[in-house]
Amino acid sequence: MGRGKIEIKKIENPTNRQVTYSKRRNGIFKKAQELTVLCDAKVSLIMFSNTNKLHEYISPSTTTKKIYDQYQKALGTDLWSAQYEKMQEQLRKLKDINHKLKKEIRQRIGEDLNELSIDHLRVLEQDMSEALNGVRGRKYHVIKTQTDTCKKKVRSLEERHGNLRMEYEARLEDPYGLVDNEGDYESAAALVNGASNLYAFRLHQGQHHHQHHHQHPDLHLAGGFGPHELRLP
Amino acid sequence: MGRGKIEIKKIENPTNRQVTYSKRRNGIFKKAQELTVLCDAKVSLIMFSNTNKLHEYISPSTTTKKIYDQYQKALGTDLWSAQYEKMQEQLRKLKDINHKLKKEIRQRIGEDLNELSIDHLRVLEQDMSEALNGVRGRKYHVIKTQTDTCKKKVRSLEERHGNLRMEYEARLEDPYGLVDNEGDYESAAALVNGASNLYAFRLHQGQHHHQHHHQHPDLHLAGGFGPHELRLP
DNA sequence: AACTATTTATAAGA
DNA sequence: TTCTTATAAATAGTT
Repeated sequence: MGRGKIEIKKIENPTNRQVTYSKRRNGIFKKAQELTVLCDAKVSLIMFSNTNKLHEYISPSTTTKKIYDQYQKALGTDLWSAQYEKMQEQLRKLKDINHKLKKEIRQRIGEDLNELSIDHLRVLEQDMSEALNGVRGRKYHVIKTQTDTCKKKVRSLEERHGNLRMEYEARLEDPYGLVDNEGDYESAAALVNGASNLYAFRLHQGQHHHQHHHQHPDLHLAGGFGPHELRLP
Repeated sequence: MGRGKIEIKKIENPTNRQVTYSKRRNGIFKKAQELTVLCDAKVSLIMFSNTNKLHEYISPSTTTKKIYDQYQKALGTDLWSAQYEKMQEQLRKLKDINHKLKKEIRQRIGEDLNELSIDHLRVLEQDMSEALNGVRGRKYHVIKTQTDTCKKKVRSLEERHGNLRMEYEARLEDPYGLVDNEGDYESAAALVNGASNLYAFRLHQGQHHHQHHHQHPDLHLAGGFGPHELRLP
């Protein structure tokens, strides 16, 4: 079919060969496509040119993998397809379970109830009622725990505050203390800031250069703690 | 290329389709073979007919397996492992979803609550509480529907009984009726059973063969019914 | 890539 | 299916 008849043998001229390959490739692809449509067939056509360039036609209704699977099945099954079947089955089961679980949840959130019989509804109501009590119980427990923790912290804060106050008042009556309004104000402010201590207060009062924050040993003996230990988390 | 031009669309006549498939299959195989020879190419041509019959052409210099290996290498993807990975991933996701669904259900039946924060517990409680109301609502609805149905049945039964009784009493005054106490009981029982009719009553009264348990007519007139009719299904 | 003379494929009929 | 044949389609060689 051309200007002249050609013998079917390898075209030695590479350019000619390449051109012919290109033309005939298109021709055969067209034929494959027409066959697919006309005859409702599935065609997989893979070719490599002599330069190992890949060209492929696959019928739109399928995939190369499917064709190959079907090909193997037609010739006799293999390990892969066995594995494949197994996984397919597994997937199917999981999807099924999934569906059932979702349905149960839907019923537990009050949907999809219409298909339930009165007996099922009774069981479900009873079940949910008990579960709700459980949730409430747990909630109260969590609240109680948090409240107790909070109370403990408050108590310890109060205790420390009392101790500090007592100690401070004791110091005010100390004969060695330099008691005046200014000093009084200083120390009180320091206490409130939590940045000062009585030891430092005595040593450095009037100088006011406190680089290090630390507590007086007496305060430790009295069971006090640093400000950060009082902070609620 | 034939006696007439044809449109490229599925041939509906199965015989024609089969014939065309056969012819064109040979044509395309010939083209594949020519391409193989002329251009020194490697061709794999696999097709399945409409009826899933397999036909294959493979260039003599290679095998189908080699072509597929080369195909996979050319695309940089292994058809099997790609598919395998995809399915594995799908399985993993499904299992994960399953796990989460199960967990949600466990929480909704009051288990596994320990890890929930107070906020989550609040939401869950609220949610379950509303859902429980939904279930209760549905339950009451079902009960109401059943009760209504039951009431309707009772009413129609009463009506029917009333009619029968009136008819019966009319018959008692019938000059042709054989009226006595025993007959009275007999006929009422027959009416309740619904198995008798007045004609039969007149013919058979005096014969006492009651196999079935039934209630006295007066109870029916008073609005009573058999115990099984009171039971909710 | 386009053209076209010619070969080849094939649709319809037997 | 296979053969026949008129005709459509493909393509070899050319531009």
